[in-house]
Amino acid sequence: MSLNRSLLLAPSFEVAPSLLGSILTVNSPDGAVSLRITEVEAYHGSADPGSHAFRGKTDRNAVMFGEPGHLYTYFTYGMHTCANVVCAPEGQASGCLLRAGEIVEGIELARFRRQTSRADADLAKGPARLTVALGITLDDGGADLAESRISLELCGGNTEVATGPRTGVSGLGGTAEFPWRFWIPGDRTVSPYKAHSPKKREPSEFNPRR
DNA sequence: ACTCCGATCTTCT
DNA sequence: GAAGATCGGAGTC
Repeated sequence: MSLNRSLLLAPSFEVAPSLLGSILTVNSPDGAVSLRITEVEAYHGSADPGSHAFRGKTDRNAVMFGEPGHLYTYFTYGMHTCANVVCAPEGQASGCLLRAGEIVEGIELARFRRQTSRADADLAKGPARLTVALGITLDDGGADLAESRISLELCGGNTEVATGPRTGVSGLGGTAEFPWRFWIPGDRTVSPYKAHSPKKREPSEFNPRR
């Protein structure tokens, strides 16, 4: 079964609920790992201050402007890779960040890749953990989910859905103005919500740290 | 359970 | 030059 791309033609914040419960499978020489998606965040268009595309098209975010059903990957914090499913018609920068899920196949391989996880529920709890558990790397950027080693099987949106502000996003983009975090309520693989916290503290006499 | 903090480097200003 | 769609360890409660 291959991906029906037309189901992704809407803006990411409309597609997001139907991604919950869907199955993402990544094949590799070591075996396949499948994930039941339990948490995503939508980023959409040039008016979204939380999006990498807010300031227009660049080399990094170009994939998000392209055909829906491809994978947008990016590297952040000096060590982490995150992945988005590209949504909306070509020309519109729209994507759903894969934030968390439950491993439903290949759990031994996922455990091997995520040595620091104590519980299975933590294997893909968080966007960077998810890519490690599945074996997704930066090189998978641009991959077509209809015909590559990575495939997406849409479930049809039968699950319960909760929404709220996006995790870790700075400024207006992280507020209730953009309630574009979507998760399956009560699922133990969903990551905890964190508001954005600035890296450096306010300079003060008692806090000489810059 | 929750808070603080260092690691590490690409990307854009 | 600084911030960042994060993680895990150490410390505290």
